[in-house]
Amino acid sequence: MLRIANALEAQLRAAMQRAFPEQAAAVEAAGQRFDPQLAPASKPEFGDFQANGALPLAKPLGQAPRAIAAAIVEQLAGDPGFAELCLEPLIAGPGFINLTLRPERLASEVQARLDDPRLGVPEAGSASPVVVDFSSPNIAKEMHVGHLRSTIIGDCLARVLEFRGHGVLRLNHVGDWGTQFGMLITHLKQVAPQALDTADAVDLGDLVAFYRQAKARFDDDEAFQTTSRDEVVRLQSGDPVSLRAWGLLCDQSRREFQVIYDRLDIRLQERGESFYNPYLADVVADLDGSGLLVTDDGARCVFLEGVSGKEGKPLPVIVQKRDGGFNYATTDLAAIRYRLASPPAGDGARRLIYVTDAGQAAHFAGVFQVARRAGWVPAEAQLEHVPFGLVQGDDGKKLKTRSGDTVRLRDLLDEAVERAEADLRRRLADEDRQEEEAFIQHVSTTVGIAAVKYADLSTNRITNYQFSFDRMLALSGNTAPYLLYAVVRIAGIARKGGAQAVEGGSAFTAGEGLVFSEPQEWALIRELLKLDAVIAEVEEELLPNRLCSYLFELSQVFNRFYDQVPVLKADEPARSSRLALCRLTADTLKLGLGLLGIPTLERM
RNA sequence: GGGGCUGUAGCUCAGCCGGAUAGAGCGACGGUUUCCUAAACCGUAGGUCGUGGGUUCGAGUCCCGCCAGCCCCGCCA
Repeated sequence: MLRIANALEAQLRAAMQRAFPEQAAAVEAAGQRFDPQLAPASKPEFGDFQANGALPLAKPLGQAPRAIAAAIVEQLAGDPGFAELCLEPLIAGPGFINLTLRPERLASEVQARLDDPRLGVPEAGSASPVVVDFSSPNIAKEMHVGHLRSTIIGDCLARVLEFRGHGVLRLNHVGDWGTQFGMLITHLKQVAPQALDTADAVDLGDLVAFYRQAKARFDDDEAFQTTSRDEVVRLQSGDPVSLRAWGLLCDQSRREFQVIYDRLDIRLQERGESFYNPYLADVVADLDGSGLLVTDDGARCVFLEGVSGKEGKPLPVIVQKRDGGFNYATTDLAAIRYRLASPPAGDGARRLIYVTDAGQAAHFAGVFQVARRAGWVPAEAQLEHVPFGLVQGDDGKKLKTRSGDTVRLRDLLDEAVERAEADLRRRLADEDRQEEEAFIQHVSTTVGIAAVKYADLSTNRITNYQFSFDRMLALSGNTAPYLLYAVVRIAGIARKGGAQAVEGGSAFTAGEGLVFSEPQEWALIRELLKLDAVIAEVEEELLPNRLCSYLFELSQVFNRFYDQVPVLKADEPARSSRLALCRLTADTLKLGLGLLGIPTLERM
């Protein structure tokens, strides 16, 4: 309904200008325009939209706000375009103008969406790609809860942007470079040298253990620290032995990551920190050339403007360590430069989205500032850190296993699927239903993974997120199972609705004259038509929970409709019209859930 | 010490550019099944929006102070 909203806004503004020409001239002289303050109606009884623009005019015009509203409404009455869209406007409260769309307009909007694979969401062709940087686990470690949110949120944002027609580079900025590697290789040389020249000589679990040992040694053994740092320098300067060892470790981890990504149906292009190695020296040279670089205590850094640390001293971003090595800030700067640079020397992107935890906010603010001051960021480019909060357990503390370890992602997904399966089997037994084993596995997997994803996406990402299997797998409430069930109900109607195939939605005929009468039908229609605005909002604000809320509300409205209005037993033309609504609801839920990375089911 | 985020119903959370009587879900309590999957639906109860000021026609939302929790603050990422 974005198109209608835009039309209404223009009509309202024109009406305001006609009603108050002198004030309009003054406003325009100041380089501004009247703002009708058009918004969706805050309650259904107020209609479809409300315009609040009369209220702020009360003071400058010296008139009562309701009188101003009345004058605007009077002008609207003379606009045939408006009359075509809306019923008679109503003035309410202190001076709100409530607008209700003509039922036939709503019906024709529904009609238009029935044959539209994009369901009314416009395609924004964009010249330059958007980078979504997400997931980013570390080589030689297993993926754990810490990677959950970035992976799921990043994938969802990428899907939304792709659907909107943007070219999206889904980049996995894996930790495959840096001090940690020096540590690990040094340690392996001493305790398990075979791991450094033979593929899969040790399994990943062992590698993780070695990593832990290496980290422990690094933390309290100065000699080991020095050797490790030397090893990093060797690696970064291309020593063949180090490189081979590094390559083997990466391959092994990569295969392991892929298992998780396959389970989650997530597509990613790996471009780890090592990719930027050839560009690091240039970054430092470039910063030096633009006079931003300062050597402080042996380290080369850029001091930030407007950010002071201890004792009021400006905070530095260190780009080259005292030992000559580069660090993550250097890599991130190189990445920004590369992503913004024109092809073939770069990606030519104009929007960079970083999905990482909120703890890195200061780091990204610093790095973004340096990139801007270095002149690498074109005026129209957007650099966005998309932060998210911690995953917490029921106790409100960082999620851990009972023994206090970090929770591995594969274990977490396993448990979700196992619980979904146990639930399903219990229900089958209760209902005396018989199902194939393959059906049980498919439903359990789909529901379990969907529950994990949806629970994460449905809360505002900025706040910490309290992880709970019981809540996410609940069959009612704002959960994946509830939404999946709504789709299943519609699929049930389609199955019983006749011999028509379900594929392509052809079970329901689009029909010419849609006829609606029940309030539940109108409520469903109004909800269905909000999709385009919701997608636009997610694209702009990068908040997947807005899409979740919408899908949940749509499911609720549908369930009310389903409960209170017969579909298959209705007489024509209501039957076809209701079938059309069912089809559009199913398509909308499938599309929306698809954008969340969640596949739907026909039966469950 | 400096900076950031958070604080809304018993619990988990929404709340869009400042807009009408602050909304969901769960849990609690009460109801609904001859009918397309009841994994549903309907209803009731439940609030000093952390706190004190300020801005204005209007503040959960913006500004300032304070309190509480979490996170970050030079050579880890």
